[in-house]
Amino acid sequence: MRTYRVGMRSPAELTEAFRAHGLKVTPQRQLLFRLMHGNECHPTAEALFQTASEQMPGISLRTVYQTLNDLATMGELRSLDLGTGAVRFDPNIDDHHHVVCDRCNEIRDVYVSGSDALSITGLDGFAVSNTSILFNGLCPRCAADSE
Amino acid sequence: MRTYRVGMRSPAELTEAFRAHGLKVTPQRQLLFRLMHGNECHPTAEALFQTASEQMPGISLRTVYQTLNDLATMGELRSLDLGTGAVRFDPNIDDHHHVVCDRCNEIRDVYVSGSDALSITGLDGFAVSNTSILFNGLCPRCAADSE
DNA sequence: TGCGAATCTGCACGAATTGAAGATTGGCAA
DNA sequence: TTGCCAATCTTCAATTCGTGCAGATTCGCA
Repeated sequence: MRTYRVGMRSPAELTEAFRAHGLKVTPQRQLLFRLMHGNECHPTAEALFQTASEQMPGISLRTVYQTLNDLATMGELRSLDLGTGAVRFDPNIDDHHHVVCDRCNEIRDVYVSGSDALSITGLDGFAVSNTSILFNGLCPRCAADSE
Repeated sequence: MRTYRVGMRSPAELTEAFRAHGLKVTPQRQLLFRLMHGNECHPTAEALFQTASEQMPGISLRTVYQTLNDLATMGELRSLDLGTGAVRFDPNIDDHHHVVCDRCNEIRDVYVSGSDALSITGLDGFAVSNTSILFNGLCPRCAADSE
């Protein structure tokens, strides 16, 4: 069985959404819409900048950060701090978690259910709005390499 | 049978341990042993540097980082990236997790049991060595303030 | 088509952390 | 107790990640 995924909206839908909010739709933004749509690599802003630069030489890193942050603020994608140094961006906005390879930093989405059955102490008085579970270890390839 | 430790060892024990490993015991290190022992504030290196400077003017931030990293490598304390900008250090090396206040960055230890009953998909092939659960929200004080 | 606000680029800056080099010192050996 | 030397400390520069700012550019409505 495969889990249904809720992802960032399509470039066309985002174009509409931006215009509807009075935001302009620039070639830079459209490119980033396309690069992030369905992207499962959990790229950093820097990585996206590299890719974007191939298709649009001259695009600035600043614009990549700006656009990604805007999309995150709008709830179209999630920004993740997985302890790999730089923030990563995930168009999968479904409720899920992550596993990170400590050697090569590969990241995969992880789905966890049954967390409501956890017994938790120490949250006294805190109003918890978000819970994130991070798995660390070695990806299949790195695990094989280190044998 | 194995003895379970829930905290970093005492300054005296660490002094012995360092000497036993051929490491020198300097006044700077002893001060940091003391400042971290039983410390439940989850301080950053910078915060410890401030406190340490009061008792030992002239101690360098570099030494604070160095010593904390050494202790973490030795397993005497844990370094935590909780998404607050700077790494935090926790002398509690028991198996536990954390809750962070998104407003004031207060951090508390959280104990979670029953995680073996979780149903997890997506870890295919990964050799997971660590699982961390991070709760975000508002601490009691900040929650009250924002009413 | 033109205008004005939004956006983009380029650069400087700030925070966190580490690297490197020279000065200092802990701790063993004599 | 003294002296040596590797380990450690301090200082300072460099790096990485991200944001603030200012001036040039451009989207999109009138």
